[in-house]
Amino acid sequence: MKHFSEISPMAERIIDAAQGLIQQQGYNGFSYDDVAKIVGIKKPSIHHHFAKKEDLVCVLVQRYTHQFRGELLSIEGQHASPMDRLAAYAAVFEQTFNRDKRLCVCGMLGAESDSLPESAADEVALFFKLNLDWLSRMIGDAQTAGLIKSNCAAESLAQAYLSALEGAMVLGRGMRTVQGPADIAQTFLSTVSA
Amino acid sequence: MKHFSEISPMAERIIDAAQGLIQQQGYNGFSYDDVAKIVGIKKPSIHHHFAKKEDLVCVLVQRYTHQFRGELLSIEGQHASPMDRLAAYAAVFEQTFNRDKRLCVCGMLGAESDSLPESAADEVALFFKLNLDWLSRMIGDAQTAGLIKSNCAAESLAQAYLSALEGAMVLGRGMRTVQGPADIAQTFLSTVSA
DNA sequence: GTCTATATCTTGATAGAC
DNA sequence: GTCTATCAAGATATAGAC
Repeated sequence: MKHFSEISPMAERIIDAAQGLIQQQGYNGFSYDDVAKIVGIKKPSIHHHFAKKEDLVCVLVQRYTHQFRGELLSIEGQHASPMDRLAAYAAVFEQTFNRDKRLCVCGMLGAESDSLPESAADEVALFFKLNLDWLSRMIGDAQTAGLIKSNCAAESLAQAYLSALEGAMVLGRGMRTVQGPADIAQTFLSTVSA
Repeated sequence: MKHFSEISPMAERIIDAAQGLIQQQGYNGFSYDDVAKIVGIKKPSIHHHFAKKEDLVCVLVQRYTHQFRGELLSIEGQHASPMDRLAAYAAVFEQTFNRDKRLCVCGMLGAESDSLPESAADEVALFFKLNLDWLSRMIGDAQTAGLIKSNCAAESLAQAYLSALEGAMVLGRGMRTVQGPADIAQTFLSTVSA
């Protein structure tokens, strides 16, 4: 299977389309024909770029995780304070959600994990680990700086924070009018502040 | 469409099977044939009890919400302290999750909301509203009693709490080894404690 | 790289016998 | 209430022409 860094422009467009569909309908809710209609080529042409649905989703999640790595790096470059970084992190989710209430790709796929090809489920797990590690580091820094209370382990707070963000998107989607992830993040951060 | 309170034993078994399938695979991930194999009758017999998939899911969510209403009542009967009630609430999610990492029915369906029949999506929204209302009341009580900090609105904390619980199940499913909703709840409750 | 055509399977759903 | 038989539509996927 190809690596996402060496794929053609058309393959890129296919992943773009598939990603939007996954965020709105899930893995079991979209078909190659849906993708074909969006990018404007026929179904078998999609298969030429990604032989199996499993391949498409794997590369898609790899690219998504890679983009997230970039976001995290960008946040560290733009904000010095761990609290600002944690708020900026939530803003990434908010941006996704504000686009037609799209879910986090891995939030959706994580829920569907049991009906995912194993290779795809592995990629999803990697995404979560990457994010939890980064959040733990930021929260640890904040605790060291006395900005966040130290009565809970950084890892536990990281899990609670990411869970709340992913869950906020599910609630926001499932209800009509509800606050997005950014608002839930603000609530969370103000409760853990020292 | 029938009300869940007036359905036959076989219809009950069908809903049981469908609920497990939804919690593990989602709405788009299970078929009438899957249900048929579990309950031991043929696919058209399922249609006899629930003409359309939409009917089945609607009644299923109605029953689920009703059962939850019962849980809430039971919690209020068994615990006097709002903090104990909030912890007991999380235990309900933990119990669900501990059974093969099953998701909350409405957590899964909320994520899939866009590809749900509208009537089913409405029922899911009702479930969330019921839970947020109850949680807001409990958290409000806790704030009045001085057990929870009052720097955030009870409604905001309720949303954060429910989001964290739903998200914890998604993370727990998507990763291999992660804490369940009860652990995330403990973290949350200890951060908001006054 | 894209297409038409096709294979094969599964899906939700119906008709009608028992 | 349950069954067999069947349908039309949609799914993933492949073969082979252009």
